[in-house]
Amino acid sequence: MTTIRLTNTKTRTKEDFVPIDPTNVRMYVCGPTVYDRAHLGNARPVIVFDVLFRLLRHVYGADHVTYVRNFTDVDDKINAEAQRRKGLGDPRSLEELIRERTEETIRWYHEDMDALGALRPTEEPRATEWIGAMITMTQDLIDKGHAYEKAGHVLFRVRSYTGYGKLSGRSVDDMIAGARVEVAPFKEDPMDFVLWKPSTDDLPGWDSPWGRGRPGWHIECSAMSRELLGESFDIHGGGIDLQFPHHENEIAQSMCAHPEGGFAKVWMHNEMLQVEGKKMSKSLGNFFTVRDLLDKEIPGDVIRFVFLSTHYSKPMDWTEEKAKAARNEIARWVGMLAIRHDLLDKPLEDHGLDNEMLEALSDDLNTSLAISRLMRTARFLDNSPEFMSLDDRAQYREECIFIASARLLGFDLLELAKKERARAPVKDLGYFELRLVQERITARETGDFAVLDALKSALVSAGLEVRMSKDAVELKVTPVFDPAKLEALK
RNA sequence: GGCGGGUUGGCGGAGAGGUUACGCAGCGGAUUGCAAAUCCGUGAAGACCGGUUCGAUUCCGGUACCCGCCUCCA
Repeated sequence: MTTIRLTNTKTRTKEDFVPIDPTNVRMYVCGPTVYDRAHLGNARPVIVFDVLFRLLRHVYGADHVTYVRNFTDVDDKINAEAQRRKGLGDPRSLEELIRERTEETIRWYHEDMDALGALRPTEEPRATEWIGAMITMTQDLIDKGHAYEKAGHVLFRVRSYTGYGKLSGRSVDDMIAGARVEVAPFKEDPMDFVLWKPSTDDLPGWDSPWGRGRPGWHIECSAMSRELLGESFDIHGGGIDLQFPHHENEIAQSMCAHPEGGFAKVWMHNEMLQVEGKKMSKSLGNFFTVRDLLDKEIPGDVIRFVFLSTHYSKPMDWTEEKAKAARNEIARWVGMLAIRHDLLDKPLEDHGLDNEMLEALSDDLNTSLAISRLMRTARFLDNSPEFMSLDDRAQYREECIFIASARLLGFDLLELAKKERARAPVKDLGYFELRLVQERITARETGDFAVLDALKSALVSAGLEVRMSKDAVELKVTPVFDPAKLEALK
């Protein structure tokens, strides 16, 4: 069996991954706060952990991996948006407006992440569906002396957990020296954070032993992971920005509530996204969503390709340049497969995976190296002498391996190739190919190539690629193909 | 101020203590009426300063610069 190695933020080393239970490998990843469209940075953990999900499914079996990613639908920003709509004169109740806002945001999120080729997690719990579990956990922490109630708030007593700060490599004293923590009068210690806070009448709230209120952000993930994955599970993932304080707080809550559980064994953090060398932010004017890119006709596969070209542990720079290069490479893969009808018209046979690619992926998700293996294979498949010297059966085998390997990275090349083929009016292309052959014969006889060249450039301007070799003529559809222009040439 | 990440050839981006990354661009060649595409080949690197070593871009220390987190902005 393939051994997966992962860099564990908790130990700061690359470790062999050994599941607690190989028949149920469990992973939790912090999901989005659903107040607006996902921006490009949100896509990075989604893609990174999607690849890990696929890899785990490949190694342990599709039915033996549980992947939980939450939706945070209790949040000030959601409330603010709902109140804004209310302020604009919407007659519906705040609850209805909030519900509408979160529903539509979750729908968008699914659309956008689907477009990136990300599999849906096994479970996508919403915070509002697990308030009871959060209240129970909060009460448990109070009972065990790790939390206290003050002024309608319940706060976690950070000093009561000696392991606090280990994940992010900070000491409590250092953080206080930083002196940027909010010092609320009801806190015993400046580092203490909120587990439960009171709600005003015009905000969503739930009844609790401490009055009507709502959960703090951190307790949501602790409670939901406990409910769906148990007190100990294999992998906890998220962006490096969440390492502190969110993940630190999750650990404190879960370890104090269930000391025997151990919580997540492996912690993984993806580095941040940048845009043209800068952090993406509204103030810099380089802020955009996944949907913005999709609308600009940058397909999800291209976005995925760019993301996977950089190892998850490094900052990744999104540039137009990279998107262009990714588009070309994928077009090459798809174009190469689209003309192999025998391949597209029957179910793919299982001939395994490219071992070098699998090895790269298993080595701490080296997607960059994995992609370069695929590129090398694509070159091999694309008319290289060694490939052409194989018999049909052997060629087919190699193609199956390539497609299956790309699929492990989340590229469905078969589907893309079918779409590509569907775009091409096969009969028309055959007709023009024949005409090119005939014109060339004529031109060679007369020595006048003007008519031939005119036809060729007309086809190019219709968005076709003209490939003429000594003994063959081939037309290929490019992304700018325009059927109307082709029709006009008849 | 504290903590973390980065710095590789023209560009993007990996691995490995000594032996080709890979891709794009460039250059040369094959093919072609020309071109495109494809194929074959090829030059080019390791921020800086020390240390360890027979040997470091790869390990250790320091410096510089860039980025992020510490503020419920992923």
